[in-house]
Amino acid sequence: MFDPVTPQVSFPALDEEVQRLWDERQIFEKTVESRKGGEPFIFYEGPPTANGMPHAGHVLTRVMKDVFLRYRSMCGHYVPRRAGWDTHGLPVEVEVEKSLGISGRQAIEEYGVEAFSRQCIDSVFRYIGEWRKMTRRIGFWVDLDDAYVTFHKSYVESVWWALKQLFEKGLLYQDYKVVWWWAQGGTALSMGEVGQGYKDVDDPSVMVRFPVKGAEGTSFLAWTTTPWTLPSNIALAVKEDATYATVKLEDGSKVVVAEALLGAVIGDAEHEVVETKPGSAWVGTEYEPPFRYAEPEGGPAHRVIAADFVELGTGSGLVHLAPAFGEDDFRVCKAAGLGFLQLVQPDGTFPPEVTDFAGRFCKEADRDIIRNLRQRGILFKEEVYRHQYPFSWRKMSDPLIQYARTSWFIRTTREIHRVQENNQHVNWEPEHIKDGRFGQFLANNVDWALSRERFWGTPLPIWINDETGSMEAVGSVAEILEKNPEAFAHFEAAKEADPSLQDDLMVHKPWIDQVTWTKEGEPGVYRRVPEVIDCWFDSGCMPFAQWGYPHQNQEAFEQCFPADFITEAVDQTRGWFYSLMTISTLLHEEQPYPHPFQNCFVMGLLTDEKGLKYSKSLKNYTDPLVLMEQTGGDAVRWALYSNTVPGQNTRFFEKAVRDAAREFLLKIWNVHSFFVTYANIDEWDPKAARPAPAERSDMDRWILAELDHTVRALRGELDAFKSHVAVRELKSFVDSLSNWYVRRSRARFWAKGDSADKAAAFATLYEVLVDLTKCVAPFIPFLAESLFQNLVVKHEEGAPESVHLAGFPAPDEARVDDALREAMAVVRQVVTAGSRVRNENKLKVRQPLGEAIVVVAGAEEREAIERFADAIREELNVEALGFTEEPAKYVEFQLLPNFRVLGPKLGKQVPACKKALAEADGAKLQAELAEKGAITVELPEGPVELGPEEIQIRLTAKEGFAAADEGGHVVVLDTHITPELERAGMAREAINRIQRVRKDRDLAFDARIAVVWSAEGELKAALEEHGGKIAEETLATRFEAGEPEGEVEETEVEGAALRFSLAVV
RNA sequence: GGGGCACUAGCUCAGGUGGUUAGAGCGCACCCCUGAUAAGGGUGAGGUCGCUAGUUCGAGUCUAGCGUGCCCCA
Repeated sequence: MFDPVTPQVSFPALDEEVQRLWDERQIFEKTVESRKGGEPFIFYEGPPTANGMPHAGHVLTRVMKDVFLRYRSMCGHYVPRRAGWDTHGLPVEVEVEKSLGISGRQAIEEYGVEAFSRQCIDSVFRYIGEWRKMTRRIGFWVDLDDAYVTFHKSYVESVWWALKQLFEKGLLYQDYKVVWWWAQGGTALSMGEVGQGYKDVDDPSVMVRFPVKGAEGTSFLAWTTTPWTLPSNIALAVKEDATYATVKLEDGSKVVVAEALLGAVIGDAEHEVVETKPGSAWVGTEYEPPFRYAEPEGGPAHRVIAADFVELGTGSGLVHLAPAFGEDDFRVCKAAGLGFLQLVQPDGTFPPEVTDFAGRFCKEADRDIIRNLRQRGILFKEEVYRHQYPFSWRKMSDPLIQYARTSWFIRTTREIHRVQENNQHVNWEPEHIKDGRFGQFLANNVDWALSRERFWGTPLPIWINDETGSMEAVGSVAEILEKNPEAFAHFEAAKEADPSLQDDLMVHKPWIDQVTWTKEGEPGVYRRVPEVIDCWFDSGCMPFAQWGYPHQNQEAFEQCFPADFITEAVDQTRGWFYSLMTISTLLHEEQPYPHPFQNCFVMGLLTDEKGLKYSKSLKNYTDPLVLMEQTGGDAVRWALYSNTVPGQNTRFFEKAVRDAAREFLLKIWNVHSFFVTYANIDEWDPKAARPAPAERSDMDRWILAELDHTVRALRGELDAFKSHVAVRELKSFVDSLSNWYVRRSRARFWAKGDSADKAAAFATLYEVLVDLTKCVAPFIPFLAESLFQNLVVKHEEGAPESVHLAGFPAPDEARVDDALREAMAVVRQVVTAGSRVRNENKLKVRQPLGEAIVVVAGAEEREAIERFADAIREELNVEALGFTEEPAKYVEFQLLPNFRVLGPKLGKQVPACKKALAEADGAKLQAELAEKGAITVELPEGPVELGPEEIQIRLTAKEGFAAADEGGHVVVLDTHITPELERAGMAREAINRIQRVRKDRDLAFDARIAVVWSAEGELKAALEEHGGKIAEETLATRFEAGEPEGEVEETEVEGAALRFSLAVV
């Protein structure tokens, strides 16, 4: 016996039950352990940060990982799965700052860096409970208990090792980088933070005379909106291909300005254009800067260069450049090999050497600087303009400034060609990522700005001798101890005082900053640089750092490198995908490409109903846990699989989850429920001998052939990481099973006795359900488990104790029957056409008709259709199924070229051929083709002989018949209703009325009844004639004419009164 | 400003390598079934495949330009 199954299933409750089973029997662990001998399938988990609540996007990444891992596991692969947590970075610090109500470097230092670091550790696990719950609830099997954590000492040491490699290869260097700087807070802000702080302000816009050297009385008119950067001027930029005019003004002085802006700059004032020349002609010209408080370092200065960003919309066409205070400025000045001058201190004030404005906050000095320029007569024009300018989101009165800071860089540009080569070997899904988004990103590579002037991150392991300036990089704590055994004495002491101080913190700020050493025979002390590193570098080190490699677990690393498979959303192209591949390429030079991952499945982003990205602040998503509680984990999973396409954004909302349950889960459940109901009634035993497939009916062999086809397709798609196509195969199969096989086979299951046909039906449906269960297990693991327990585990000794320990179904040659599949497809088309004829002619299915005539184009089709004549007759409720000898009576034959075949053969003659076929007598040609196997058509360039493969015949129903066509077949219905048919129809109506009462009275579906009825005329005749049939259909042991007694049902059939009584016997 | 991706039915989305009647689900309308039944099924209406050129015997599919949206980067 199978456990009884109610059609009213609660999927959330089912999930719970299955989860309990998995826990009790440690199924996940067993799915990994039991395949240890198998070929490994290596997966890397991209570590999330658990400092926020997970949303549906996170659920998507988890279920996508899961489906491929479960699938590979069922295919016999050894699939270890280690979780990971990303724990460093600015977002973590910002969260902590918010919760502490502090902000800025100074505030953190006052709060205490150690305490701050501890807060960060708490913060990154604040929502770990929710993450674990979500992970478990959605059925993502991953080892959370053995997760790697990026702040752990062993992890940090691995990252150090990597950095040391890069340092020794000469790939780590220091340079300036212009950042958005919050001077009062003493920190750089990320783009995300800068974006939060824009507001409209009025700023000065000035034009200043820069006297041209060697041309007395001539000045460049340069434009700037940041007068405070003028003391740090290095160059003026012109647009190379623009025309510049030298203009003589009323006072006799001459100025150089872009010709296109002449009107805007000079206005109506009297002037005379002395000469014009292109910007390129001015390049290299030297000038006198407005201020000369200090001399630039590192190169020449005060000359004209060309720059691509100079525009002729506003200003003068000459732009003042101060590389210390502008990213573009820095880039072009560096490219031109010019020097550098930074006359603003990190706190935003002018240094002492800027004597006129020393100590003043730079932006506030703008007005005084302008006054100074005016007094000296070099201010040409002053305006005020309103624009958006960023302020600190923490303190909206503090304006940010662009400010060059020294940073550490990885010279990725030197090795990027190798990364590009590596990329070419990766299998991306979707493929366009390779040369599109990712490839383009690599092509535009700039050196990786690695360092961050922050607190909570992997410390940059570079120590500099404070006297000699020599540098050393270290790759582990042990290396440090070799240099100075006492290096961590301060940490040990602190730990003694406070045992809660975890060892992981010894490699973090503030402790690591106290680590120093000296070297024999060398003056000075080695002190660490203050920076920590970009947390993307951390996660990119994960292939080896998760093992603490190379300091430990060398074997584990080697076995798990490279990964066969990773998957994250498209936003990781510039994040994790880049850091993984770049670091791996730089470090593992000997590795064959691709590494460290071979297949990368890139998901699109999930958006809300309006197409907007999920965001915490908009709250535009339902908590995924709520969805799962409502409809179940499998419904959420299936909704995600069936609605998302690799690389493509998807609007995702609650409705998709409900639809998933209804469209797919419930269909499977209903088939299961149907099977169990009748198997139990019949006491059908899965252990009993089953008929060989050859002895089963066509219907049985058809669904087995469909199953096999589905299995093959599924394997192919899943092997190629095409989950969205695999989903289609499954949907289509489940539809075939539920809407055709089961529907057409129902009567076989409730047939009396022990017929061979019934045995075949049970055997087939059972086998199909068992294999289907395995096929869907990677997608909807809970439901699959529940079915598998009931269908298999309960009955089969030695069966795997979980569907997830079973093997994924393999192709089965014995089940293959493509001819049968094609035949059934035609049969279903015939039924569709016939149904349409009934619908169009308002012939309800209850009214039997005499005959359906099928018109087919070939003999094979006729054979295919005849094979399932019974099914078609039942579906269409006709007494006979016929084929006409005079097709031309009912249909038009339209002959068309088979374009795919004839296109290459005929080329330009295709349209002529089409025309010739269309104009010819289709019926005649068709007959000729059937008879001779070929026809000849006359084309302008001569006659052409066409074989059957080169022609497609299209049948359409002629007007005036009850007929319809579908897929090239035409079905004609004989609509003449004889008195006999009318009576048969009445009998069907009577059955309908009685069944309705059975249902109204809620009778058990196998209850036997006695019916006494009363009617007159044709109806009476019909009931008498078909009494036996009616009794059979309604499970009536008595069906008699007479006077109804007791509760009398009064109804009508085709206008005639029908009264009957119904009693359970 | 640069790059990427998309634009197909009222809605959400599929549509290798070009092949002439463009599909599904939901929704809607009509109908059926009543022994999977607070389920199930059938049929239908609904589409200038964003726009404009081009390549081709043939373009939703290839090319170019344009428009709109989203993402990433400046």
